[in-house]
Amino acid sequence: MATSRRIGSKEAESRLRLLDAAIELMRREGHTAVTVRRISEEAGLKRQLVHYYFHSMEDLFVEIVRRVSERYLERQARALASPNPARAIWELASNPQAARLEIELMAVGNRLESVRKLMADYSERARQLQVDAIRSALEGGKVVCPFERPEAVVVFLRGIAKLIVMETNTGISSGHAEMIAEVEDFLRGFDAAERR
Amino acid sequence: MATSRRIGSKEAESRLRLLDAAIELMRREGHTAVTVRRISEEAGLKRQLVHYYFHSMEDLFVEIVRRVSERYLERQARALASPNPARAIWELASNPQAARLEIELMAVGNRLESVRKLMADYSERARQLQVDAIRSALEGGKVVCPFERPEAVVVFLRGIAKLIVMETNTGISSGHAEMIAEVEDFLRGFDAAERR
DNA sequence: GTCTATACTTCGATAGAC
DNA sequence: GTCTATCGAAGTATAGAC
Repeated sequence: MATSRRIGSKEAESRLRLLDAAIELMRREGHTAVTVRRISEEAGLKRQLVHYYFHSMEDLFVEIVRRVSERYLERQARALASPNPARAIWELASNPQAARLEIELMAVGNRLESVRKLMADYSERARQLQVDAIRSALEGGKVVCPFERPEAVVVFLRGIAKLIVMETNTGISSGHAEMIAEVEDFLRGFDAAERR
Repeated sequence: MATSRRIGSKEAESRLRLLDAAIELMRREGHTAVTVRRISEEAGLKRQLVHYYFHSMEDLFVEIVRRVSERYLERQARALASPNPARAIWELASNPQAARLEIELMAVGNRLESVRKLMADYSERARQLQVDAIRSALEGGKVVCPFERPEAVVVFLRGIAKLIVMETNTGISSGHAEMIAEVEDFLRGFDAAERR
C-alpha cells in the first residue's frame, strides 16, 4: 500500500488532469470504473503517472473528495449570497449530476474510512454556511416560514430536494409534482425578504 | 457473459444461502466486496456454485434487488396497517442498515441498467401503497396535516428521514435534532386519527 | 516529471468429471 | 447439484532508466 515512494507536487498539471479524469469517470460510469488504467486512458497519460501522483487508490479517492468539495463550497458561497437563500439551497441540492456523484462517493465512503470522514467534515462546513444564510433571512423579519429554527429549514429543503433528484435519476416520479408544489409555496414565503 | 450454461432452480437452498451471503457482504463492505469468491467464502460453498445459480454478476445483482425488495414490501405492508401510517413511513425510512444497502444498490444501478430499472419498479409499487395509506388517514377526517395531498406527506416524510439517516451514517449531525422536533409535531397530527 | 518493464493478485467465466 | 481444473483479462503497485 502506501510506501515511501516519491510523490509529485500538488500543482502539477498532469495531476489535475488525472483527478478530473477520475471524477468524470466516476460521474459517467460509477466508482468501479475508476481504475488506474481507465483514469490514465481518459486523461491521455501513461498509467504509471497515477502511481506517481497518488500513493494509493484510497489516496486518490480522498483527493477527489477534496477537489469536488472545494468546488462545491465556492459554488454554494456564490449561490447563498442571492436574494433568496432558501431557493438557492433548494436548487443547489437539486443538481442531478451532483447527486449521482454523491451516491458514488458515499459508496466509496462505506468502505474507506478516510473518505467517509473527509466527506463528513466538508458537509458540516457547508451545512453551517447554509444555516447561517437562512438564519439571516429569518432574522430580517420579512419572511414567512412555518419553521422557527433555521436548521429545520435547511434539512427540510435539502432532504426533499435530494430524495426527488435521486429518485428521478433512478426513474421514479410518483409524488414529486405534489411535493414540489408545496415547496414552491414554501419558497415564496422567502421571496418576501427580497431586497428591491 | 450470459451463455447457454445450465442454471439451478430458484428454490434451491444453496442459491438462497449465496444470495443472503451476497446481501450481507454488500451491507458490511459495499458492493465492490461482492465478488464470486467472497460470496462463496461467506456462504461456505464452492465458488463454482455461484456461476451455477447465476448467469453473471449482473444477474446476481438483479436477484439481490428482487429479494431485498420483496422482503421490504412485506415489512412495509405490516407497518402501514398500524394506527399511525405516517409514523410507520417515517420509521421505515429511518433504518440505517437499509439506507446503507440502498446506497450500494443505487451505485450498482448507476452502471447496470437492469438493476436500476427493477429498483424503480419496486419503489413505485411501494410508493403507491404508502400514498394509499396516507390518503385513507387523511380521508378519515380526524387528522391534522399541513399538506393537502397524500403524495406530499409521503415525499416529505421519506425525504427528511432518508437525508437524516444517510447523513448520520456518514457522520453528519448538524440540524437533525431541530428538524426531528418539527417532524414529531407533524406526526402527532396523525395520532388524532388513532382508533382507540 | 515521465517513461518501460514487470511482479503479483484477484477477477469472472467455462469445460467437463462425478 | 456439486466438484476439480484452468483460462484470460484486469486490477494495484514497484523498480529503475531517462
